[in-house]
Amino acid sequence: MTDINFSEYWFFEKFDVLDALTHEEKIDITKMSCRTNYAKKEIIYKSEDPAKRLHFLKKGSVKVSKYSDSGKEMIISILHEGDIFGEASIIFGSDGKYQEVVEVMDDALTCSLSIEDVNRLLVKNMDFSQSITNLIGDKYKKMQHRLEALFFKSTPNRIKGFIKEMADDYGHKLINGTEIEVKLNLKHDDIAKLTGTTRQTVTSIMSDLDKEGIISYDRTRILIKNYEALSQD
Amino acid sequence: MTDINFSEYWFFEKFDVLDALTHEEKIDITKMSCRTNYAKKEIIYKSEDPAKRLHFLKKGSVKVSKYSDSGKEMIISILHEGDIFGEASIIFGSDGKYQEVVEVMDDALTCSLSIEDVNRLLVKNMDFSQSITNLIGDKYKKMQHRLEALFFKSTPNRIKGFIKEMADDYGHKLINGTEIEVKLNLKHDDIAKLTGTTRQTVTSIMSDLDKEGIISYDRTRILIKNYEALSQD
DNA sequence: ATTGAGATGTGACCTTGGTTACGCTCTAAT
DNA sequence: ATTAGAGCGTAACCAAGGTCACATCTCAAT
Repeated sequence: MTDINFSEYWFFEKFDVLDALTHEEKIDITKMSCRTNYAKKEIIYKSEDPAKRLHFLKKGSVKVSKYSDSGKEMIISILHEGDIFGEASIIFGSDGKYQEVVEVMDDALTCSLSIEDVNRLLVKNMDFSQSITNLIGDKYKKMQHRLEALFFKSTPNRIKGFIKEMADDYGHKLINGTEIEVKLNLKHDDIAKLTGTTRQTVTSIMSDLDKEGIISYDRTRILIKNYEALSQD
Repeated sequence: MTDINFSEYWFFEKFDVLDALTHEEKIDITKMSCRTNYAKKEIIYKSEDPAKRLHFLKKGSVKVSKYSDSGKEMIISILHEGDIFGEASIIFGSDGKYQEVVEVMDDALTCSLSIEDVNRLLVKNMDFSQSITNLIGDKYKKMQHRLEALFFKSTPNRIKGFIKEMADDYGHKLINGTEIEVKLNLKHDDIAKLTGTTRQTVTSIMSDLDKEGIISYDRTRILIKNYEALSQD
């Protein structure tokens, strides 16, 4: 019993979608789930892999990307503790492929559930089903947002918008109250692959923003000195 | 009884997602559904409208778009008989907005179901639920595809790719067996808004493709003379 | 401390494709 | 049949931003 409670705690603390499960279901999936450790740079799955499992990122961070035929990389998202990936397994049916590559950025620990197990839960528990639908809705919304950015905005504005989003999602106010610090382990090259531009352009636009007094930064963090100025005109 | 069968036929013939429903459910939703006629250029809903209904396009065609703050239009998709729209109502929960504008292109007839009714069905019928998940998966996939095109491909290649897709989706082989005809009621401006470029660029690239003998076209149709040449390098 | 690889800074150059501009063509309405 | 307006064709021009090139900086490994 203590054992079960321990496992339960361990698996569920970080994943809101799992809140909808009953006590029994939680015990079940703790048993069914499969834990894996990955080292930096390891590939968790590739585009063509059959999408057979839903993955829960318990620790570390991963990069979800797509590659063009010519090898150019587009980063879809960077995920952290508490994020879920591999939703293709739910969306694209049992014979689908993941359609994306997931690579570990910081040593990661994941749990994963087979799509069969997930489907069993979806059928039994409507609240869980609703949670999963919301999860997919969120991913959908984010992708739409990326598409709009690429369609409507200039390169500098996409970068500004990206920095602003980072501030919103991961930033914390410094003691002085006006500055926001974002610690991100992203190279300029990563930002380029996230915003649809090149490494050089990211560097030069960020240095422009620095000169304008809007941000300052080094390899480990961005300091937003004028949040409002990041709004794109 | 004949009456019910008639209604049933009328509502369901074109929508595969509804195949999963039981006889009783079909009778139910026939009663619950709400039919509407729209004339060309009418707006069915706008971005900020609360997403309260799922729409079934029985006749005509509609254009799903987003607009930037500055008024620039991005066309998400052109829908025809048998297509479904307003899936935001399912995905984004009951307090969500549609996030897109739907405008009638050819006089349209739609049926729509309230999201409450849809949810009732989703809970009761897992096969239907699966169908809806697949529907959302398809929209998701299409959007990913658009994002990739914009991220990876040059403007000419996006247009080539677009024409190829049109050929795949709506084209029919001519008697000679080698040429594919696509009748599309799209202006060059529409194609531009679908592929992320401008009216002039579409015109000039299509005229290039004509000169190269790959396609020929007029205001009403595109004739693909060399399908293979539409593959983007 | 030294070295080497990865990451960033910066500028010159050049291509893509958007912008502006204007003439032509088709179609629908009078 | 005439005309107005929407849609298409084409070309000159120009700016944004990608490409190429190279210098500098940082840090981890020896």
